[in-house]
Amino acid sequence: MGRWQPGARERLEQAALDLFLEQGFTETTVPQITARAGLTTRTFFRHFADKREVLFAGEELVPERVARLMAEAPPSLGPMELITEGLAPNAAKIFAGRSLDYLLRRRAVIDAEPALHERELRKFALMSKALEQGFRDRGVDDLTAQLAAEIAVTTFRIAVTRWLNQHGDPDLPATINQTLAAMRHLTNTSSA
Amino acid sequence: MGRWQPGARERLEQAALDLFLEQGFTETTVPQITARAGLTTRTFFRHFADKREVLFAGEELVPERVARLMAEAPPSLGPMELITEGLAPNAAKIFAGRSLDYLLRRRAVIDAEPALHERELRKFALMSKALEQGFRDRGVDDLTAQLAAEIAVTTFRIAVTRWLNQHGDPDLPATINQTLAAMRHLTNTSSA
DNA sequence: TCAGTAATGGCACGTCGTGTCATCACTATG
DNA sequence: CATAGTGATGACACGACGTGCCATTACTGA
Repeated sequence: MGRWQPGARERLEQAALDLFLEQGFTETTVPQITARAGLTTRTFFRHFADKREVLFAGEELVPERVARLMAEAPPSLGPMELITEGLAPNAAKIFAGRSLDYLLRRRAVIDAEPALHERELRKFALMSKALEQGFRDRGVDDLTAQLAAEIAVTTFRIAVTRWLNQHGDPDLPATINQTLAAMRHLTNTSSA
Repeated sequence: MGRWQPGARERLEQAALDLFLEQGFTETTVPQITARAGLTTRTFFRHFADKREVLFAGEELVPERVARLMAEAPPSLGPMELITEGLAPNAAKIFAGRSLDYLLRRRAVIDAEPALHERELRKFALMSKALEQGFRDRGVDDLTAQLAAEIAVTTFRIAVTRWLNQHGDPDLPATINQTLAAMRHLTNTSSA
């Protein structure tokens, strides 16, 4: 691998996040980001497919990690059991290497820009697809696999939001288990 | 209101959908759409915020309709009861005036273009926000309101997908109730 | 020393989306 | 019938986004 100044990708991510916080996502141009990172515009688009993607780098390898974790789980576990037992202890791995401060700053930027929220929803959708395939590989029927995947991702997403809103006060696994408990309570209330 | 050739918005929607099917979303330019509709490029962006929005017009008034329906429901119903009893009979109203053929063609275009999938996810997120507020207005606590809203939207989304995949064979309310039954069965399986 | 590879720089280009002003069609009022 | 007002459209310029293409630079291995 060739080397100029190492860490071009990381410099671009840092410069972009800072500028987005300083002056907003729309008001920040790609040339501004690359200038701060000491690179050129063309290089930015070699590292990230588009301007939004600079905040979601590395998430493309989440699906395979999800698939591996699900394949390693005991085959006896049903889909809801797998979520209850596996979600909390493994969820934090997604944010490995990302500080709470970084996550909070990133959250502020995404919440301020609908276009970034769109991209985030797509990332969750990809995660859901990976979970769905994992459930199917465990012998779960299509509809149940899809529902279980959506429930897992929804629980994860809501728990992360609440966790960040509380500045990480109860840790993420605890928040996930609280959210799961509320989900069980809600869906177990009798109907009509 | 001034009038030239009436139905400019509808002509643009029709021309856009046709062109997206013929040559793809990315390959279709806005000038091509407006030329087929007998208008100019600038006029397109007066009717739709961006190129994607031409496939999602009119959905911005869904939230208020959702809020009204939820306010009219008996206050005694809990959130899960409201979903079970209210989702199926009211869900079809969202597609009022849209033929099954239109929905299928629209589905094909969206499925072929990730950028359009992103926009669709955002629309569902807005629907979820409206449902969440509706639950809170009925006295439901924040977390439960959020979970119930997500469950309702997820069920609706999965049911619509299945319904369209079967070319509308069982009608939408029946498909929704089947999906809801599967959801209840999944979440009621004991854990650990 | 020289060839090969990988990341970057530089440039042209099409498309998107917006700001601005002029123009056209219709309406209301006298 | 005349005239002013209103709302939709046309026309143009412009900045930003994102891509294709080729040259250049730095590192690697023979």
